[in-house]
Amino acid sequence: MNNNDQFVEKLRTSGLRPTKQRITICKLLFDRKDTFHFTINKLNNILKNSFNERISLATVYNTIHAFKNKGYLKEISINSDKNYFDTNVTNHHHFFNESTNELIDLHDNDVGKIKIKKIIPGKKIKSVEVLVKIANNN
Amino acid sequence: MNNNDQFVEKLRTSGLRPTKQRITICKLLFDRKDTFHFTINKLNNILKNSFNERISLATVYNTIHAFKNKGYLKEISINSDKNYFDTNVTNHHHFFNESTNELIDLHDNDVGKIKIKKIIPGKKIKSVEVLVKIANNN
DNA sequence: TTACCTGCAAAGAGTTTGCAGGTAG
DNA sequence: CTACCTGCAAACTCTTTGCAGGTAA
Repeated sequence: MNNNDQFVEKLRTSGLRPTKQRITICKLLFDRKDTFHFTINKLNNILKNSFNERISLATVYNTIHAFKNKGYLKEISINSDKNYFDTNVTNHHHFFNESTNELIDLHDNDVGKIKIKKIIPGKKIKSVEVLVKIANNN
Repeated sequence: MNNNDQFVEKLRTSGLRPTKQRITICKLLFDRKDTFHFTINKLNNILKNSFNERISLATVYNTIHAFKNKGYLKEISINSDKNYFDTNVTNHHHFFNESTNELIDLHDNDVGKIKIKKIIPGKKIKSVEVLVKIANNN
């Protein structure tokens, strides 16, 4: 299959063996147009429900961390009990919908330029990210 | 003591009994000029080391959550394994020093106005917060 | 054949809870 | 006296780890 080959290649070039489990997770995460936001728990549920193949939770954790270390995923912290991953690995901003616990990407042109006027001597800025919390009107 | 009376009053008016433990924690958190950023673990260590009185970890958790629910503390998520609390409960921005794992408040005039140009129908914006990650030059 | 990977179960870390005894009002 | 609070230990959740068997190259 064309797509599988793509993922086999992707894994191989980054030094990860293209196992069945990793290819399955690749397809789920990267074979889509839009960016995908997920928690490990959500991902594990999708894997359990949507595929015949069962992947152990330990392998899901291992794979997600391997992908994160290779730069295929970005980790996002919203609150203490929700640790999200994002298939969009660029620096970008987010809406967090407090009513549904869902993340939505904000693109650069959705947010005006952010000016940080304070400088800490001896430190440099690594990233500037905005989190906009939203909720239902009522 | 004048300060203690202040905290007794503060606790009482919010429906919390002014126990010895709560007053001790109040003094540690709120009897200072600058805002204070802490994790439960850090707070517990300070309590263990700096006071003769021992407060059980469960009580520290209970108290911090009670204070948060009463609006005396704000919770801030930086990454999966660091859950911070902040004595500055207003909406504001932060530096996070990745070299030392420390938070620094950014005041409104330290950050230019942030314009969110995207609207999600039926949702309203609850907060807009910027996290600026910094690290040592090298 | 060798190094790497998976899956299980156990271990860890951080947090919460049930309950008995203690304290504020 | 009553409701609330504390401290302990156990329980829980999420994540990581050790190890035996399996798979890729």
